[in-house]
Amino acid sequence: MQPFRPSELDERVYLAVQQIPHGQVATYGEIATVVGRLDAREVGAALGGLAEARAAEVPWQRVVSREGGISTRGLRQRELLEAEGVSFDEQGHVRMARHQWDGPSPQWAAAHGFTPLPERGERGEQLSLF
DNA sequence: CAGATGACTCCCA
DNA sequence: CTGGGAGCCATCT
Repeated sequence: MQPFRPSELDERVYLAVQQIPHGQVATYGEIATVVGRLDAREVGAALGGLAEARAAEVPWQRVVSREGGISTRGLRQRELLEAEGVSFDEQGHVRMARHQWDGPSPQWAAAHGFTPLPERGERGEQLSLF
């Protein structure tokens, strides 16, 4: 095996992930779009190679699959998320309607050369959904 | 350069 | 909901 050297692109992924607010989650696809020039799978690979030490500064647990699915390797991702207030449904998926991130602020994105997320229709967050 | 791979996503049955 | 298959893009063999 090899030590895994984070590439420039991986570093960009980590930077984007660090923008996800506490208590919210983003999908692999969202991160890929924000960073640009890579797809969801590469985001997964970047996080997969995250070293223990590094994991402390990069909130990898806030990145989930499009359906809100988590952990593929018995990592205690759910535990970490619940600790910051993220709720799950009966199926073990994150309640995306409540916690999905809206992407970086346009100012931050512009300042760092990232791409803000396209309009995601009004997710009014009326928390009313039963 | 070709082939395999993966913490993904989308579509159809 | 489950399962299979194609598409995707950077890396590694």
